[in-house]
Amino acid sequence: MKWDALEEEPCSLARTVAVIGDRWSLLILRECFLRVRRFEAFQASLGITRHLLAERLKKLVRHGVLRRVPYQDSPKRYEYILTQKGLDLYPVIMAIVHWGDTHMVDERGRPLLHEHHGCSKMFDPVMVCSECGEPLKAKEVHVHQGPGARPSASAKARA
Amino acid sequence: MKWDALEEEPCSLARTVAVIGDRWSLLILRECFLRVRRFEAFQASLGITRHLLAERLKKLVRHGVLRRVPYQDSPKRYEYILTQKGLDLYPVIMAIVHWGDTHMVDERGRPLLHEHHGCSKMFDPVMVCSECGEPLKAKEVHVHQGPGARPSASAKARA
DNA sequence: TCATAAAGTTCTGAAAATGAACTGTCAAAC
DNA sequence: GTTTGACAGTTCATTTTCAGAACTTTATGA
Repeated sequence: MKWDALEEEPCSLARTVAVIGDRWSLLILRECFLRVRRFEAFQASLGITRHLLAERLKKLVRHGVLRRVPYQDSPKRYEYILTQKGLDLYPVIMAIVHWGDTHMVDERGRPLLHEHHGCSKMFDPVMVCSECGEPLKAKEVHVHQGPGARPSASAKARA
Repeated sequence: MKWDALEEEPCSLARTVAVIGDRWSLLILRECFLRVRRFEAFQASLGITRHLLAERLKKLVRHGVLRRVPYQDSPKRYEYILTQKGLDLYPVIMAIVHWGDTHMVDERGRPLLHEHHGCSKMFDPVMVCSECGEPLKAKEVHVHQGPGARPSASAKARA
């Protein structure tokens, strides 16, 4: 499969993965949410090669996840800021972090704790149903075809 | 950076990314949550090369995300089932799908809809604070060092 | 005039992914 | 009793991507 083809698939996971589904992109986004904005700062904190960093930043800008904003003239310099589309990735990042906190910590415990302004407590992120507010479990969810579905493989086989 | 080093980093995101942070792993997990279990079925629905599929399945088993379970003798055949650790990835998958539903759909709309058994409504997943139940926003969360934190780069520079 | 900084770009060798064919074990069909 | 086919992989040559290091450009300050 060519990876550009992922964007065309009738699957919201595949399309998202086309944008952020590689290791460096996710690590770059982590830094963005920790308020890193500049090329040198990304490079120093991640140890990514400058070549790949430049490429990934371009790609995230192209997809509207980051915006490239000048912060000085002469010489012209830019920093990278999360757009609303990028900020909307927060649940993805937090879900990943929470799984790591649950299943991947060593004996010393969590590297980071999260405090919620609203209630000023340390919290975990919980994924709930928008309609009833109950925590979601995989086994309690049914999947239906939506308007953007394409004929399934089995339907194709029948045709 | 060597990718094995990611597992050692004092960062729950990096450690999770070391396990599921590549495109094929995420797509394989999507299929798992859609109840695909067998080698040939993964291969047919994803179009992944058999070589990579074998490798990724091994890796997910090694990390305890999937279990390799025999479903017949003679010839011995195995299928791949989500462990509890794997089922716990559901919020990650749903967060990714929801971002795609929000930002990556074409004019025809969502490929899939999700129905919650509990309330039998079509829903969106929402990430809330475990303590107060409010939806989480990136700007309303403060990060603190936890017990598993390691000296920051700036602390290292001072030393 | 030289050193330093930021934000990249260029180049070469190493690692990983792709594509296609091949292997081994067994059951069922001919 | 030989052949066919299903399943779950493995092997190998080719292509693509990544890593590591050096280099470029624009400008400031010593």
